[in-house]
Amino acid sequence: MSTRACKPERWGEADFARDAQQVARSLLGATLVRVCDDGERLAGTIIETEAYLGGDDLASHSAGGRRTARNESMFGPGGLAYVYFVYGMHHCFNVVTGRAGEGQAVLIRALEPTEGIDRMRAHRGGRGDRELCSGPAKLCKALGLTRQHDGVDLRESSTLFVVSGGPIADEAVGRSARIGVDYAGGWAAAELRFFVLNHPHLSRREPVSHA
DNA sequence: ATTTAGATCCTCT
DNA sequence: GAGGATCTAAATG
Repeated sequence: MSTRACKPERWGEADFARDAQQVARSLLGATLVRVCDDGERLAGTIIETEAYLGGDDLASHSAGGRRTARNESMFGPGGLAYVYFVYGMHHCFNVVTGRAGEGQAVLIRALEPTEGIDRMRAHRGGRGDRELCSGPAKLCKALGLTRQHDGVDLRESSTLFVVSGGPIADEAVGRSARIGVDYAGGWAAAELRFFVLNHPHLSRREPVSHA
């Protein structure tokens, strides 16, 4: 409580326009806010992200610049939401980054719930706090994010946006390969996953490291 | 604690 | 027709 590094400010144009890797790192410590139809605020601190590059990143839905109805918003300007549906039952939330046409985005993989926890718990079948948002599909369920939110402009929307927080020091940040992209050839090993070290709400417990 | 399989359906080839 | 940027419950050591 002694340190309040920067006053909370809404993320705008310039923040989202950076490349996916910078945004993925900078989002750690920021807050994702979703305002429900009845006005209740659901929010959490972002603690785990993954950068998906444009161009030839084979792990990315935008690989090879192939635009489809599904990934169209990924080719929009930085600041749009990209929400997709997978495995016949799950949604995942991304923040589009860079400039229009590049196809870069950052997947939000885990949050530490901070507001509207009771509502989140209801959405998640009454699970414990560490199970609410500790995974990309879990947090979508907890916040009520669906395909309906695909393409929403986080720079202007009053119901879905990002507020600055942190910052998280470099010493507290870990990196690893992205999860679940083994099919992506050489890109599977790229360390494009960013997370807050030793955080209890991560999607996976990190291995105990020792000197 | 770790591993395995099943759920389930939209999207693209 | 095939295959997911996943999660959960159930089985197993």
